[in-house]
Amino acid sequence: MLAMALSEMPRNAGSSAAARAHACESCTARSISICGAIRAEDLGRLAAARAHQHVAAGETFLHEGEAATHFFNIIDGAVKVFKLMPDGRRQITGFLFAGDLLGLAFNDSYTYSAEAITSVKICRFPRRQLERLLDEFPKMERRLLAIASNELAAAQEQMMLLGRKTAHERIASFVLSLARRAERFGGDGRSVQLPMTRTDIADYLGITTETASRVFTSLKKRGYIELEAAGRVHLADRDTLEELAAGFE
Amino acid sequence: MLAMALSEMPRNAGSSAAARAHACESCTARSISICGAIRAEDLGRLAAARAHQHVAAGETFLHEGEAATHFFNIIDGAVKVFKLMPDGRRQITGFLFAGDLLGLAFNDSYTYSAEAITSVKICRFPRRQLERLLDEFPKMERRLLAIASNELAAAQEQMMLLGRKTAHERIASFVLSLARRAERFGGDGRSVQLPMTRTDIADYLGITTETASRVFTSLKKRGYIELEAAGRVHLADRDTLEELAAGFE
DNA sequence: CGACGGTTTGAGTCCGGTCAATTGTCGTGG
DNA sequence: CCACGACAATTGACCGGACTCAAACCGTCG
Repeated sequence: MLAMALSEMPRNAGSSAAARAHACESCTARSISICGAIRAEDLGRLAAARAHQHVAAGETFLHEGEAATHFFNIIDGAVKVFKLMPDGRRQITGFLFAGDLLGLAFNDSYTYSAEAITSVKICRFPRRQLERLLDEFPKMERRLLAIASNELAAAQEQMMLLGRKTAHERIASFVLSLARRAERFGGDGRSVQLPMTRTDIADYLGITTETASRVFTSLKKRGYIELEAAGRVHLADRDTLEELAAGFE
Repeated sequence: MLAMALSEMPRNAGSSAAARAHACESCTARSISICGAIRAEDLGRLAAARAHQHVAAGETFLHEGEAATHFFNIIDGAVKVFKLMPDGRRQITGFLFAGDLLGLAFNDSYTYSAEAITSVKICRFPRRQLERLLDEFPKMERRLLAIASNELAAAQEQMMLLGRKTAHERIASFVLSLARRAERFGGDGRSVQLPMTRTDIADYLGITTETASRVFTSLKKRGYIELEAAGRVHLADRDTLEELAAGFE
């Protein structure tokens, strides 16, 4: 089961394909991530089958256990992917943003749920369509494999975080990973937008809301970050944050 | 970066390819996992490039950060894959056994290290060879994609464990996952072999050696498991273990 | 303005970590 | 065969970082 941040791709992987023009004009430029791997005129079949969809903030549009009939391309907004335990404990396994793929599974049913954080625009494709497409365009398959490979490396990094890092190191790692992502999309990396709540962040980092909040204040008091309005975080001392995140005590 | 337990594959995925005879006769039957995806006569090229290798227990044969020049097929023995922090904290991201693939990366360098737990027999291939092969045999690529997809689902399950489960739930989940694996290879699922140390188990589950040990004794006292000789664990009350692992309190 | 959801802060608790000592296991060699 | 050493596992006493429970605070929106 793949729920992947296409944007996590390094620049070198599949860049030639991504650089090519694409025909998915009604999706934003970011959907080049999926469309770039196949030729424009061949995209017709996929385009014909796709359906655009709006999801309101807070709505769960993909449920763990349900039949995996479609896969999605996030066009705009922020999404959280999570798993639940019977007593309500939640682990968020990833945040997805514009350009990311979701639900690309080779299982019969989804192994996680997905909920819109902000209002979200998504592009939905039937899974069967994708499989037929993969047969015809091996380039796309190679690209997906590279993406999955990168996702797996990111997952292992997250295991390191969840298994061994302190609360301070987790928050520092989290803020920095968002900063790096922003940089790849032209941001200056000096400040980050946090569209998700403290509870979401906590459930992603394996801590509680209270601890997340306390650590943010602690990092602010130490002068590493500044908490601006509307969920923006300014990285005042990025070098120290990097050291903290990496575990240099 | 892929380090994957091929044996984690569900029966349905790529079964037709796996069922076919293969030419990798000097690797054990389990290496069918990788060889099964391409035709026997076409395997010659890979076979010519491969090199068998013996690794002694305790030896680290793959180092995080080194150039990713090869990928490996574990033929026999047990391997741990891990990441280290500067101060020595360790997170084991997976245990690999006979038939599993390792080091299938699309990055320039490995993002983790691998150490032999027992004496290990591995089959080493140059990465370039693989990439050429993928071009010619899309079936193999599809198979790898399915494998990666499954690995990703397993990684998310592990995130749930590391982020939200109690020590008891972690140990129960761990023992059960090994039991399920043993069942897939013809075991009766009533008892499991643990080739790794308590410290390895702890570093895999995000706890300490002492806690791992305490929980094992606790589960024994409750009558859920029995600790036999030579690292064997008997699952005395599997149903309760399943409930514990899933988080029904 | 008041209601509501999210955030912050405080006080007290506890699970799992730390430190330390003991016991068990196994291979080696006298 | 047993003594020895090295390492793994267990057990105990204590500690502390993160959790729990609870209250106050804040921004937004009807």
